[in-house]
Amino acid sequence: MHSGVGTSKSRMLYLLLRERIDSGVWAPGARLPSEPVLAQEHGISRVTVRRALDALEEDSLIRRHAGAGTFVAESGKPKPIVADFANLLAHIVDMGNATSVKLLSFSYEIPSQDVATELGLQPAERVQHSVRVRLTDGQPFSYLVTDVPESIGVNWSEAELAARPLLALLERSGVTAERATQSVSAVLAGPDAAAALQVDVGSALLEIRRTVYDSANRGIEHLHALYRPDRYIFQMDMKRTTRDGNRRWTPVEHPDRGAQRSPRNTRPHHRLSTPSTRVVSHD
Amino acid sequence: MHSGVGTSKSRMLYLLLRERIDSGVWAPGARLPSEPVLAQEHGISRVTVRRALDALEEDSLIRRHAGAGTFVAESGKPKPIVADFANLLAHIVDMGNATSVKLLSFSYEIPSQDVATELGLQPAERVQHSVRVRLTDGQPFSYLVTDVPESIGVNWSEAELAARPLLALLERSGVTAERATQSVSAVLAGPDAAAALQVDVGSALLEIRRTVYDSANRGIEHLHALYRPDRYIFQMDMKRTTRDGNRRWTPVEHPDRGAQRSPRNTRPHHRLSTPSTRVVSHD
DNA sequence: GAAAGCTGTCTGATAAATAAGTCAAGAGGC
DNA sequence: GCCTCTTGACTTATTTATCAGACAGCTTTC
Repeated sequence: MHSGVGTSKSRMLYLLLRERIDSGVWAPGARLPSEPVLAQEHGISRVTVRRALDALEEDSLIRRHAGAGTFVAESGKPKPIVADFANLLAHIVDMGNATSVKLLSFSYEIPSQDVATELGLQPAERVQHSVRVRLTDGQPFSYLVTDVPESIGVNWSEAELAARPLLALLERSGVTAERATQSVSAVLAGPDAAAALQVDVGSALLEIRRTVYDSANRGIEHLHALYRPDRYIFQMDMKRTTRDGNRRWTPVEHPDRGAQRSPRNTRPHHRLSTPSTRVVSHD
Repeated sequence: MHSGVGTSKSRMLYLLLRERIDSGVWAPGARLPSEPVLAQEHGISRVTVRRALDALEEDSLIRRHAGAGTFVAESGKPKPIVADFANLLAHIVDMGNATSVKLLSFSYEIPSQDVATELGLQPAERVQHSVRVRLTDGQPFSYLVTDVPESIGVNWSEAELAARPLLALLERSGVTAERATQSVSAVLAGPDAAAALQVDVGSALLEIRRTVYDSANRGIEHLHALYRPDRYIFQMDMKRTTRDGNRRWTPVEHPDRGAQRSPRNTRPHHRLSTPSTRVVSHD
């Protein structure tokens, strides 16, 4: 699991420098090594270095001044939304930020074998398959692919799916979500997700796969979600507790629960007191 | 946030096809479109298509038979470890799998500004900075960068850090981890992490940033961890509960708690009954 | 003001990726 | 057997990435 038609040198340097910048190794305002130095350090030519820097500049991660040097941009980047993981079915802010949904695809079809197994469907049973993008202030941040058994999905229309959260539609249809299991991973953006999320193909995306079951333990929804990590971050707070004699960690909810904007870039750990916000349950 | 010195066409196709394979769109055993068809579909030449297929074949994701066609490999890939997110400080199996640690770096230095802020350090206060790789059966799956305030870190040696979990060393030193806050994201592998985890630069990695605080609310550890998503997956089970009048989701622990091997590839949702396993707390 | 170092912008040469096409050999349907 | 479609292995041309320089203009330092 490690080939993959190699990445170009300029892109590799771009990735390396970007990591150093937004991981805080190079603080905002700091000066980068000069182009000749970078070239020599990595054994590449200056033209290639400049290609990488061009890309960083286009991302407004750096600022270049002829004669002076290249510097890490002061902030520029908008802060990502922080969603509490404990509340899990991720909550979105509406702290003045309008979140909207765009429905990209809607159809009834035979699910992939994995989804069928996950939902516990009959061999030829079909699902309502939909692809949606969620945006905040017009900026896409999540790419949601959902599969719902046809028998349940028929209870709402295409338009309703675009307007209301899926969970609300489910409950309105008489089924009650009782438990869910989900896994978190990371994937590279494919062409469709990249286009929908307005990122490059090959960008890193946070991936969540979730299956929701009703009280009769039947699968009622399967979600495959991809999130832009620069706009959306999952967070959990844990407390050390003692149970059954041994100490362990248990998740706690935020004091100011629900989602919020992070104070610092990709490191939204310390909390700032926020007035209570209205949260809505989404996928 | 969407430039980045573009990815080559062959790599783009490689990523696209790989996504379709391990997302289950193309089931194992299924036949891929022929090389000429793929070339025309994506508007690229057949040579380029073959480059992508070469890479997939090297990953043993596909099998090619001259005259017959190209097929999705039956399984090949080892299953990833599944770690329960609710138990959070991730637990590792020892279901016959030996997990070991390799210490790559160990030093005392001035932390990055982000880490200093996170830990609440004095301006010039130093930290014990370490980089470790965790392996199971000799296969690396996590890349751990930890920072501990120097005053605490002096309580153990380099050798001890390589041998025992950091949390155990912390508690032995008299400090008690009381609460932690962590965020989950996704990043592209940089050169160092890529080398340590034996993946390509530019692969997708699951990223966790965690700060642990003691009972006096002082930061005692900062962790920056990168996980190979093909070998390690985080999982959470949720239950719908009613509290304060409204229904919400709360995390539950697994019936057979602790980590385990997943039955199916990257979709480890349905559980298989496992005999109780011994788990150790790690970073 | 002079010097040193930096970015910006060129040049010309080389290496790699890609395109377009040909031909051979295996597999499967008829 | 025969036809068709497939992968495998070539060739040649074009485009793109990369290299190794050179030079001008700007900024900072001394």
